[in-house]
Amino acid sequence: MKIASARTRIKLQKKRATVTDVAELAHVGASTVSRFLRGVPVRPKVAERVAQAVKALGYEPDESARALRSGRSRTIGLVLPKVSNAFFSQSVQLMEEQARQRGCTVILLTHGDRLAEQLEHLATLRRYRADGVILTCAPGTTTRIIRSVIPEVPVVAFDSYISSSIDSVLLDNREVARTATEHLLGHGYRNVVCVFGKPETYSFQERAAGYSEVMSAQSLIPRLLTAPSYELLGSVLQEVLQGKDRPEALLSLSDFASRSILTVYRDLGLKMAERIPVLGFDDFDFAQLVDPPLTVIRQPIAEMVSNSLALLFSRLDGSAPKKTRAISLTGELILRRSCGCA
Amino acid sequence: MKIASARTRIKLQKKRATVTDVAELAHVGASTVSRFLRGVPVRPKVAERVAQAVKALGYEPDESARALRSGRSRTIGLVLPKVSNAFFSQSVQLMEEQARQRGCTVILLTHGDRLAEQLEHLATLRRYRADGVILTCAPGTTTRIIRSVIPEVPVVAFDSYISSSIDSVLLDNREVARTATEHLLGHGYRNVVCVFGKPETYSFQERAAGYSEVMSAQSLIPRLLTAPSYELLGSVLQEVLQGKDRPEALLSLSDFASRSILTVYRDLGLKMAERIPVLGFDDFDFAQLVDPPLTVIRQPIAEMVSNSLALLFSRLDGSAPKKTRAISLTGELILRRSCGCA
DNA sequence: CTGTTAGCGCGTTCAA
DNA sequence: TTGAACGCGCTAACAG
Repeated sequence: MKIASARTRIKLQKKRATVTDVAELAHVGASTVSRFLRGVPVRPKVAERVAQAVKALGYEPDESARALRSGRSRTIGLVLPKVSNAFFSQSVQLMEEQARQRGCTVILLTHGDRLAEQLEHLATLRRYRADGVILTCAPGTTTRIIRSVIPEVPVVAFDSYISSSIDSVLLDNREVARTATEHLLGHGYRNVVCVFGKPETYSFQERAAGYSEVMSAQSLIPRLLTAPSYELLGSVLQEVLQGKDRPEALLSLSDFASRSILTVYRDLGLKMAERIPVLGFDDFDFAQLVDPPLTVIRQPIAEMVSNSLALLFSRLDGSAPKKTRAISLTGELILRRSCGCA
Repeated sequence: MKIASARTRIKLQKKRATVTDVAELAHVGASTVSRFLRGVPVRPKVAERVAQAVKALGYEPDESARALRSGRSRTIGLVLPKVSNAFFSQSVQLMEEQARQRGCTVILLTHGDRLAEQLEHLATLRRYRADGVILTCAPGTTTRIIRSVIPEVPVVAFDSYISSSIDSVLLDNREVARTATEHLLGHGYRNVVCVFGKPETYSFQERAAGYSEVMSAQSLIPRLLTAPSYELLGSVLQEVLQGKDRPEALLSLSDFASRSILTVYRDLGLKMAERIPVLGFDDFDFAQLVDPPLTVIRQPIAEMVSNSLALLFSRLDGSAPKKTRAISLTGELILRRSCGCA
């Protein structure tokens, strides 16, 4: 029975081949097969026999068994609020490609900025023995919360900041918001209003802070326009635009907010000339096709992603310095017409 | 040593708790813990003890071990060309949420329309023992190819069609393209050109076929404008728009193509009045904010996703009829100004 | 460089 | 209903 199993299985196609089957067919020990598959040197002759047996049986190693035995699942968790916007969908795409290049597959989990769901996800990743986690965290996240769920798994905060004891990669939000604000002020606008959704979001808070700093430094009063949802932001915006203290320019902190602004312009039937100048964050596909073409801060998404994974993997293979790192990358101001340029 | 292990582990935090630890602490057998966790009836008193022990130890079942033992990983694979466009990013988002609702996590893999990479991904999913696969396939995919890599895993083709022996869910591409074309002809345009990228893509072929049918039926000559890349499509388009046989209207088969068209309009400096009417596929975020607001076919993404998962899970729990199914859902024509309406 | 042994954590037999 | 024993497929630790 046992000796025949390898061949029997091929014919019956009942079960998947195992290392043992391969070992039998190649007349070697199971661990030799294992070694060969993991790239540990084996004698050339043996290697070839094993390779043939693998092909003959259509053998694929079982990652569950591997993970169980070795403790590493070759999997990383990607935990985000959502994927359906320009920034995150690009991030996800790049994360997946680069993780794969490093031999890991991605488990994707979205939490919609709900802390409880995020915790569920972290627990899920622990169950799946994820080797590491890239996390864009929900408001309210703390190191303690994370560590109580996944004590031993390396975590890198992406586009968010948790504490000095967790690695993070983000846009240099405050600084780039200062640049953006200064650019608007440079056009001569003084009544500049800062528009964004989700006031609890870390990145928005930082950007708003940068904006406020510059405004205050110029003895101008910062005005923050925020709402928790798309529709609400729209109606608040509409009021402000129709009110008496009409802004001279708008600083939009996300593609989301930019969309609200443009929607209001359209709903109000504003002609090009009547549209208040805008400078926005995120250089999404259609930023240059809307009216007027949007001047934006472009985030260095590819760099953010590769830095995040480099950081994470340096933890995984233990090559990292013990000190946690907070990498902040600078954005690029893409000048188009909406801010009043040319 | 053994008896003390449960408590020792809590203090040392060296290792994760296992069923055995929980069993010891609750003074029951390991299999009772296993049963409790999977919802198999247990005596109430015992249940409570186990529940407390689980909480006290911060126990989470190990999915690798579960998968190894039971053969089911509670994981599904999502294999797509990319995630960074409106259609796919929304699809991914919904897939993840709904898969999670059904107790599965999602392994995300992108192939960029490269057949070889797609095959790698299917092999990867087999290694991870994925319970099922949602696949938007690369050009050239056949049932045989798929089955040679993952013989025993249920596959549902999403937004693509492989053969009558693999379940699929798609837009009623041909029919909805007919509707779109007829709408344009209804405006009186006769020289209608169909624009799209990636001519090998199944959906585009179907849409183009629907377009061609309607054109031919009206004794009009179908004109297909295609290119493998964004830039190329743009330059081809530019030539055609400046040529002598200028189209009277454009049928764009994807958000991608729509973007090319609008970019060319902009690059050519065309005023609103000079812009050739367009009807496009995909109702992306900014479709109503560009100039002119885009008339589009909106795909029923949510329905497509829920149907795909329903189909897949019916295979998983064996409740499905043996016959494969091809579910085709109809799109919605969203009238805006770009087609010449109002 | 190789084969043998043991056990990762769980679910599934079987008896009781 | 419960517990003990076994083994899923693999790799780490040994001995050769």
